[in-house]
Amino acid sequence: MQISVSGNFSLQKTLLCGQIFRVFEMKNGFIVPFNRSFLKLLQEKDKIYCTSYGESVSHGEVKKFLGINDDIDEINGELIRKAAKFLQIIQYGKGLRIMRQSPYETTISFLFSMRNSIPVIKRKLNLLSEIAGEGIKIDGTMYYFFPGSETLKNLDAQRIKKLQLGFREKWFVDFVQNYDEAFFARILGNSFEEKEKKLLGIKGIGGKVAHCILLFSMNEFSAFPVDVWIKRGMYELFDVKGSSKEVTKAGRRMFGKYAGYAQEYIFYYLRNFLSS
DNA sequence: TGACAGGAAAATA
DNA sequence: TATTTTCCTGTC
Repeated sequence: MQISVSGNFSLQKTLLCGQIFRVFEMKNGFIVPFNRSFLKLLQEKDKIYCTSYGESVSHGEVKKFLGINDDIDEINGELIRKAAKFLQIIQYGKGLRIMRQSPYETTISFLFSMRNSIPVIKRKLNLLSEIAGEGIKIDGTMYYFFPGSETLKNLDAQRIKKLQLGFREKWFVDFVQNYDEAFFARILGNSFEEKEKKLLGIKGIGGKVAHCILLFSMNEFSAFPVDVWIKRGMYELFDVKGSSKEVTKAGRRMFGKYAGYAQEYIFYYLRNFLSS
């Protein structure tokens, strides 16, 4: 399958800007899980070459998954109108898009993420997929689908222990026992505040993680997750300081309906050009 | 080898 | 209500 994109889409930035954990970097291109399939993706200029393995995936689904349909000129224009500084910030992150991931998987991913580094989170998510999920062989290597709620509900304690989640384990167990994909499908149509409230009701999920889930998997582009990097960025770039909650509020107020994109641009800018 | 990492909950004040 | 402490593991 071949997808045409504008000159201002970057597969690399989209997949590596920190929003998705389970990305396998290959010599040329990437392998990324999507539902019950894996996508092998490669970008050459304004073309994305996509091969799917497992259940068939449509052209439209891939575009939606990668955020290719987003009107990026409108988004960038809006951010620059809100704060002229984005003219500069966007230059660095130019081409990244917010993906549309599965809320169920995203929630578990960010439950694992707290006080953990990206390599560790990746390893634990891959291990979970491996011990619980089914896999498929691509070019001689096994890749495992992320397990669904039916599988995770029945995961025995011994296997869960193998994940070595530490203090996160009780929250993971509580989550898989009490929530499933249908829960997210039910609240998808709710207001931002309603969804945020429902997510905060899940044990182990606070403001930062709730906003990550809203932004990366629930079509809420005004979500504004604040971690230590964003806190630093908001202070250095916009002179905003305060608690995470306060910075989230300030970011949403300052950047409006695309605050989530603003957050990703700031994050990308910081991680790549101000890291010291 | 001890501090600390892309948080949240419980305890304390 | 605001601040501090604790939580398990991996990494350097």
